[in-house]
Formats: sequence, C-alpha cells, structure tokens
Amino acid sequence: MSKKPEKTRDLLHSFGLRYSKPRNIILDYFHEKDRHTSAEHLFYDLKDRGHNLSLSTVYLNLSVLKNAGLIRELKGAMGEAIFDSNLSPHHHLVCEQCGEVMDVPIFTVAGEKPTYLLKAHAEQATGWKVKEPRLELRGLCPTCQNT
Amino acid sequence: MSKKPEKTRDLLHSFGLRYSKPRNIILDYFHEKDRHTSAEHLFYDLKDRGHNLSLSTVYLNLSVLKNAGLIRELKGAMGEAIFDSNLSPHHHLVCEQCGEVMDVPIFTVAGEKPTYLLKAHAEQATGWKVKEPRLELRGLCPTCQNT
DNA sequence: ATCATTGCAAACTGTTTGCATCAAG
DNA sequence: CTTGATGCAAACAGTTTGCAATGAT
Repeated sequence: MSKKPEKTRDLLHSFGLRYSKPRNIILDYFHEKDRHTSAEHLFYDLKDRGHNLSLSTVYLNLSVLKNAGLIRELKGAMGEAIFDSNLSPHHHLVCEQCGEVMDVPIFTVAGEKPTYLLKAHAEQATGWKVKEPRLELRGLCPTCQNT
Repeated sequence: MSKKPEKTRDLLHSFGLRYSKPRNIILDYFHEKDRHTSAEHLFYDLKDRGHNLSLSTVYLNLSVLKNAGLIRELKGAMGEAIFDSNLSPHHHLVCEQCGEVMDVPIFTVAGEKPTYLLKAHAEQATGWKVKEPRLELRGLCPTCQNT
C-alpha cells in the first residue's frame, strides 16, 4: 500500500527535509486519503499497522511537516492539535461530542450575509448542528508588528 | 473598590449559585472592567491584591461561572482557556506573539463579502495584522445529534 | 444539620526537551 | 564524516480530582 520511498524522499527533499523511515510512514498515512488526526491517534493507528514509532518522534515530525507546509494544524474539540493533510483552503466543523472533524468548503460557509448565513449554510450543507460561531482570529497586535 | 457583597450574593443566587468569598473576589475582578484572563493570570493578579485563593479554586469557579453563563470562555494564543466577562456578542482577536486579546464587534467583521472583507475590515478597524482566518466551527455531527 | 465550597497535593493529558545512539547525505 | 533524526525517559504546562476541613444556607 505504501508509496515508493523514492517518491517520498523526493517530496521531502523538495521541502528541504531529510528522508527518514518515520517521515515516510507518516506521509504514507496522510496520503492514503485526507485525514484528520491527533498525534496520539496517529501514534496508535501506526502501532496497529505494525509501525512502532516513538510518540515523541510522531510529535516531532508532525511539527516538522507542519512547519514545512506539508500538513496543516487545527484545534480539536478538547483543544488538542489535529493535523490535516488537505491543503486546499477550507474550514472545519468539529463535533464537540465525538471529536469528528469535517471539512467545509469555504464558499459554502462564506455566503452573502456572513454571521447568520454562515450557520444556516453550514448546517444545511452538512447536516451538522452548528454552535453560534464566535470567531477567534489570530494575528499580531500593533505593538507586536514592530518586533 | 469592591462592590457590596450583598449585590454579588444576590447575583450569584439569581443564577442558582451559592455565595462565597472567592466568587465575590473573582466577580469583583471581572466587573471592575471587562477583562480577558486565564486562570493562572487571574490567580497571580488576585495574589498581588492580597487575595490568596488556591489555584484549584480559581479553576473551579471560572468553570462554575462559565457554566452559569456569567462569563465566557475562549482559547488563547497557546490554546489555554481565557475567560471574558463581556457577554455581549463579539468576536476576538488574539495576538499570536504576546497573547493580547481584543474584542471585535461582530458587524465590523461581518461585512458583505465575508472571507475576504473579514480580514480587511478587521485589520482596518483595529490596526492588527490578521492571519488568514480559517474557521473552526464547533457543533454536533449528525450522529451525535441523536444522543 | 446539610450540603456545597475550599485548599492542598496528587493525578492526568497533551506536548516538549535532553541526551546518547543511529541513520542520511 | 558531519549533521540531523530517533527513542526513551524525564520535564512541563494547563487543568482536574480526591479528600478532609470549612463555610453557606
């Protein structure tokens, strides 16, 4: 099932990263299909498949891959880090009960009348029940912009 | 500086909560002006003012007050819980560098052309540099809605 | 008198780090 | 050979919990 290591090696190199077996395994995992996974979940999933990476290696490489831009990070239902290999621009729907994460195309969410239609659109398009969206935008405050 | 305890007692009672000195102190803190604070920050702030609540009491009461609807929770720059006593609907701008949190009125953010104007509007209105907003909506997936 | 709240310490979860060993380039 | 990656264990931060003492109603 796994891609040819040379492929992965080239991919890593093109991002300025070294090849390693763990990285190959992790990238294979993500490339099988778009996945949303936490470090721990990935760790156990890989263990089930006979890949005994250490947990710290998993953490380390998720962070490396994220910094290289090969995967994206979001926050799960409990605030844990969730990694997503789908790089195309999209939003996320996170189930507060089971933790399930679903991708939401940006243009379904971004209707003409944002705050209200956001919720309605997303609910209609996905069947989820969406909590009142309170945005928590990240950025740099004026002071920190000059630092 | 602190409000009359009877006031706070009545407030707490009206929310079905018992009065206690820690709750009084914490509510006083929040009501002095709208504040954004983490549990730990609150703990030290109160210590500086001579109120030696235990950290677990601070955590417990923030959670109690939040569940009662007297304060709101959001996630800070590092994913820590930040509590906000401003209950009117608004969004937040969180500085990734210094952790500063700023309120953003909903209608400044929610323009006519959401995804794009969101960023532009917010930046223009606040002077912040806003990272591309990726929404992480919370809700219930179809399965969990029937549980 | 009853039952919730407090404070302390210990437990826990998610994540990071130090360091000796090992593999990639 | 040089530098970066691994794996383990220990360290950490933020938060929660168990429990006996205390305080509110």
